[in-house]
Amino acid sequence: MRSSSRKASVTLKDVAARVGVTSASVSMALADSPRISEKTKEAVRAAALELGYVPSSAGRALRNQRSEAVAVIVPNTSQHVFGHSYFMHVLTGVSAAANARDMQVVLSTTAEEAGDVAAYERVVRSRSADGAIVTSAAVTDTSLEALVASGLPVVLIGNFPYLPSAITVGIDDVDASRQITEHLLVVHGVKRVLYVTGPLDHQTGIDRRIGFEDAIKGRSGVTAQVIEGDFSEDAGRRAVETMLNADAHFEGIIFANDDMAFGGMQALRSAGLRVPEDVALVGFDDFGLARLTNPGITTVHVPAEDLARLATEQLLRIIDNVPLEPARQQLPVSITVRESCGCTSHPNTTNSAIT
Amino acid sequence: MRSSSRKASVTLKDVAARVGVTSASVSMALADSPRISEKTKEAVRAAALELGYVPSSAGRALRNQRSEAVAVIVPNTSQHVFGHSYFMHVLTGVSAAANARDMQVVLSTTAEEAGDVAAYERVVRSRSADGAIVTSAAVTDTSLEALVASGLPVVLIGNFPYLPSAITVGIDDVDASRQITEHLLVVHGVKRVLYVTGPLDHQTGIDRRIGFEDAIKGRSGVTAQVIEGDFSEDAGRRAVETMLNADAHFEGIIFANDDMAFGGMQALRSAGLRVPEDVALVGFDDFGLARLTNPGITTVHVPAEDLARLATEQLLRIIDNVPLEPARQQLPVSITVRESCGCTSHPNTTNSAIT
DNA sequence: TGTATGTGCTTTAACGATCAAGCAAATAGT
DNA sequence: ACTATTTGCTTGATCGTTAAAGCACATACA
Repeated sequence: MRSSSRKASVTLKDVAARVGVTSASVSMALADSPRISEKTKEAVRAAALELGYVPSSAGRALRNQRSEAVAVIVPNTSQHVFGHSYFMHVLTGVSAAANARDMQVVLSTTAEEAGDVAAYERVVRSRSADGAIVTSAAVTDTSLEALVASGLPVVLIGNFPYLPSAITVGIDDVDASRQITEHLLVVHGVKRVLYVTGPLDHQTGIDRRIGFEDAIKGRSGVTAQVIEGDFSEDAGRRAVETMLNADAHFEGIIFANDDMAFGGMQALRSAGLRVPEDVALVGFDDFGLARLTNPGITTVHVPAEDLARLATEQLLRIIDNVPLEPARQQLPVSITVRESCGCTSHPNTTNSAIT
Repeated sequence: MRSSSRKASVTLKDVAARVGVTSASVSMALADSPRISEKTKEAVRAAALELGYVPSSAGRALRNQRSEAVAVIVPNTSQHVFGHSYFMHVLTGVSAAANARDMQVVLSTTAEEAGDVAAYERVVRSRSADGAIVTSAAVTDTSLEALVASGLPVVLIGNFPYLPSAITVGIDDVDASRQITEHLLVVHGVKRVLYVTGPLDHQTGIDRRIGFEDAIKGRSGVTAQVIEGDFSEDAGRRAVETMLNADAHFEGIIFANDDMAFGGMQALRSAGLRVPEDVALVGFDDFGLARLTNPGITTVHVPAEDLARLATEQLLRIIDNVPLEPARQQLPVSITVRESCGCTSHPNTTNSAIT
C-alpha cells in the first residue's frame, strides 16, 4: 500500500508554495511582521485559510522551547481523586485560566511510575508542559519537595508550610474550621461535640483539626472528643458507629469534610437518630455533595474553581517571568448554611450562603 | 542578565558528550538497538540516568509525526459539562487507557473559538494529539460531521445513527429506557405515568424517550404524559411543578436522567408528596447523585468509565492502524434499584444492583 | 556623488530526536 | 592472502517553525 491514507498535514511550506514565497515569509506574514508587505500578508492569509493551515505544535514547541501547555498533576491514584468532584472544579478553573491564554491543559496522574522520575518531573522535563499545577499532595510526598527545589514552574493548591519556597494558593483551613465549629457551638449552643478528622498526613487534615481545637479552647462547658478519619464516606460512618457503640454522648458532630459527614449522617439515621433534631452536624468543602443530601449539610464552601484559576494565573506569571508579589495566597471562604446544623427548619427548599 | 536562571534541559547531545559518542548513538542505545554494543548501551543508560535525561516530547513528536497524546474534547461550554460528574468518569476511563499506553491526555473545551476551525480540528490538526475522544455532542453540531468525514482519528462516546461512518461507543439507550420504565410499570404496577424527556437535540434524549414509548405501547390500562426537559435539575423541578399545577394525576415519574429526578423529587416534597409512597420515580445515569439523595434514586447505571476506556482503546487502535472489527459498540447497562421506586423499604441502607 | 537607511524578501541555522546511509575496523570465508 | 561480511559507530538529512542575517534594489541625506 504505497498510496497511504495518511493525509500529510498542511505546513508552512505548503502555504509558501501556494503563494510563491518561502516558508519564512509565511511565518513572518502570519505573525504580522512589519517586514512583510501588506499584499503578501493578504495572499498568505488567504492561502493559509484555503489550505486549512494550523501550525504544528511540535515544530513551534521545539523552536520556541515552549509547549504552550500547563499540566494538572494528581499525585494520588487516579481512582481516589478522580472520584472526588473536587477535581472537577480544579479542572474547570485551570481550563478557564489556560484557555484565556490559549494554552492547552495536559492531564497527568501519578499512577504506577516505572522509573525514578515522578510524573510531574516527566511531564515538565519532557517539556510537554511549561509548568504544572499540583493538587492534593500528601505531606509525606517527598518528591514534591524535590520538584519545588528543582525550580521548574509549579504552583501548589493548598498550604505547604513545610515547603517555604513553594508558590501556593489555598484557603485558611484553620480559620475556616474554627468558624464552622463556632457556628455549631455559639449559634446552636451545642455543648458536647465530636470531631472527626481528615487524614493527618495531609496539611488540610492537620489544619482543620487545629481550627477545631482553637474554637474549643477556653470555651467553658464544652466537652469534645476527637476521632481520626480519612475523608472517606466510610470513615465518617465508622466514626459515628464507633462512638454510638461506646455509648458516647454528643449533640453535635464536626466532620473535616462533607463525604465523612454524609457517611456519618447515614450511620445516625440507621441508629434511629434524627439530624439535626437529635444530633446536629456540619461538614467542610461544599464540592457538590452537601447540597444533595437530605437534610442538606451546613458546610464551609471552598472555592476550588477559584483556587485553581488563581493558581493557574500564578503559574502563567512564573512561566512568563512576570514577578508575582504574594508567593502564597489565601482565598476567603464562606459558610453555607443548610439544615444539618439546625438552622433551617424546612429541609431542601432554599439554601442561603452567608459571608 | 546574561546569566539567565533558565536551566537548559538535558538533551541527547548532553548525554552523548558525557559518554563520548554522538547523539544518534545515544538515541539508538536508549531504543535498545542491536547496532549498539552492550557496553555503550550501559554507559549511555548510566549517563542518561545521572544527568536526568528525559526525551523532549516536541523533538520526538516532530520527528515521529506522533504526539503520543489523545485529546478529550467537550463541545459544550465547559461550565455545563464540567459540572456534570459524568465528565469525571470519562476522564478516569480515558486516563486509564491512555496511561496504559504511555500516552498523554489533553483536555480541550470548545469554548469561544476565534476562527472557523473548531476546537477538535485545531487540536488534532496542530498535531497536539494523535486523535480525539468526543463526548456529549449535540445532534445539531455540524462541525462534528466534518470532523468524522475528515478522516482524523476520532471516537465518539454515545450513539450517532446519523453519522454512519463514525466510530462510536455507547449504550443502548432505547432498551435501557424501556427496561427501567417496565420496572415501574410491571414490578410496581404503576398505571398513570409521567415521562420527563432530555434535550431532544441530543440522541440520548431522543432514544430514551423512544424506549419509554416502546414500554408503554400496547400496555393496556396505562396512561402516560410526556413533558420536555433538558437534563437539568431545574427542568425536573419545573416539570413536576407544571404538572401539579395542572392538577395532573400520576403515580410514577420516569425522568430521562438523575439530575432531573432530583429536581423533581424536591418539587414533590415541597408539595407535600412522599417518594415513593405517593409518587414513585426513577432516573437514568447513576453518575453519583442517585446514590446520595434520600430516598436513593432507582436508576439505569451507565458505565461511563468503561465507555471512555473502551472508546480510548478503539482510538488507539485507529491511530495504530490496527483494524477494529465492530466500528460501533454498545456496552450493557444494569438497573440499580434504590428506594425511589418503592422497592426497598429502608431508605439509605444497602443498595443492590441487578443485572 | 558617495554613504546611510529602508524595503521585501530569501537564506541559513537552530530547536531535539531519529532513521538511512556511510565508513572505518574487526572478523570471517575460500 | 585477499575479498566479503559483520560490527559499531558517525554523518547527514529530516520533521515544522522561527529568529537573525543577508542581499539586491530604491530612496534619502549630506
